[in-house]
Amino acid sequence: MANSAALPGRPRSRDAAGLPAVTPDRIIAAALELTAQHGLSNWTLRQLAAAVEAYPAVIYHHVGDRDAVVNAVVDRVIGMYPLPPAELPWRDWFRMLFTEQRVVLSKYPGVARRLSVNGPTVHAAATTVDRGVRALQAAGFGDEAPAIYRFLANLVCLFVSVEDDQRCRSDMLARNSVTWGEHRDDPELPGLAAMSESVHALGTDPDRWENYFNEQFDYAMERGLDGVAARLAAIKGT
Amino acid sequence: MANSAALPGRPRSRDAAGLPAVTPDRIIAAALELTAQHGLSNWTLRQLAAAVEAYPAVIYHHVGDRDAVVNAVVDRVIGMYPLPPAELPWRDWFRMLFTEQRVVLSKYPGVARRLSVNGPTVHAAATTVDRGVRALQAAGFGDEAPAIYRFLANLVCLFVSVEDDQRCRSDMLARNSVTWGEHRDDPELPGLAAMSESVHALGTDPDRWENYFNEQFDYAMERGLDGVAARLAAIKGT
DNA sequence: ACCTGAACACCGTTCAAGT
DNA sequence: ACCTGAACACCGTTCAAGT
Repeated sequence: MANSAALPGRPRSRDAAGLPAVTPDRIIAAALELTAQHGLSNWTLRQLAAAVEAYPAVIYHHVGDRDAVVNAVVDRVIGMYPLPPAELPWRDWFRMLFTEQRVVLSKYPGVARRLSVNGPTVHAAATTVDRGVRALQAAGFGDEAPAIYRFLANLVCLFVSVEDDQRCRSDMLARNSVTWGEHRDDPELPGLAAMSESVHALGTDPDRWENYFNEQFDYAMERGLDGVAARLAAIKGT
Repeated sequence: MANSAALPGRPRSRDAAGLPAVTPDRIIAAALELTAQHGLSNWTLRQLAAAVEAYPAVIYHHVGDRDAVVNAVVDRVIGMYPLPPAELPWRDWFRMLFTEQRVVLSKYPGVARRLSVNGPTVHAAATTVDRGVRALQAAGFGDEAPAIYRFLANLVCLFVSVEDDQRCRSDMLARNSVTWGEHRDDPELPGLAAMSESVHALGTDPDRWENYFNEQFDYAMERGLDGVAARLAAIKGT
């Protein structure tokens, strides 16, 4: 460019500085990366602006306020998990979907929480919802299929979101499990002592700790599916 | 007081202005009230200070930083729900506990979330945990009693916390349900259309909406208890 | 010991002005 | 249209100084 030599220290435009133009896509990609590293609610708009080497106002110009950026991130994450094959029995179909969802959501802490509160955008969730509800309809859930779907999807988002929070605040949890572990031999409160023993065993073994998340999730998922299966039997019975 | 007439506009000390002394108790009570009105994370330390007619620094002096105030609020809320009678069968005992918990937690939005992330203080939760674990032990859950207790308590906190969030953002939800309702007759995606129809019916009827929370909670609680009961049968079988 | 009043380093958001 | 640079009204937190 003709004016490339005009200013030594601070060029006044992006291309004068050799920087690529800022696009909505680049902004959202950067936000996704920040979310993967720090969690959805642990980065600031100013950090995001710095990540794309721009001013905060540029974010507003291309995407909108913080909420708009967050929504875009959530939509992009939702688009990441694959659809299980339609031939699967309903229970296997959902087990597979939820297992995949957990893997993806765990990479972007905070997205599960946002999903469980706001729900997904129609556009982003359409095909998954459609397939899921149809699987339930085909299984015989009838008019209850949408409600059942919401219950199951909710359960998954909830359990992933506590995982997020607990991983994020693992220091807090470690401190907490120490306090809990101090009551292991209280003869007055045998129930509390048992809890204390259990938490202590969990807190001192990192392997069991990691496995605890997996077990808790699988347990919740299977119990949820059990409950839904029981409901299906009741529907078919009447 | 002797110096009551010293300054007309701005008295320099609290008793000169006829104000009661600030105590930790009064601060936490005010924080509890703010939490009931706006939710645990929707009031600021400056608002709290204003509520007790003091400077922000006074909060620090008597209680500590925001986290300390929040912890105190959570502990106070935990102390509010009564213990079900010990004679009840385990399932009835927990059903009663959880129903009471939901009533109390719903009055203080945000506390359930905090609980599901950080867990309760040992001191605040000791007696409830003790009784609950003992009820499970008596029912025959053996060493698994603490884990089962955590699963059930977690489930309750999670479902109450989404209720909190969804009530808080009801405007957002209303907007959302409108968008969802727009796909009621999409021939390409019959599953999505069914979901759309279901959400639309829910969003346009406030009675069904309120009842949706109740149903969702009861459903989750009963399915959770079902799952735990099945686990008990398995333990007894081996 | 208790409170005042101002300051600090942040945050999301807005806006006139430049190119 | 895109970007700059500064400003606005907030936030939690800290601190010297007063009584």
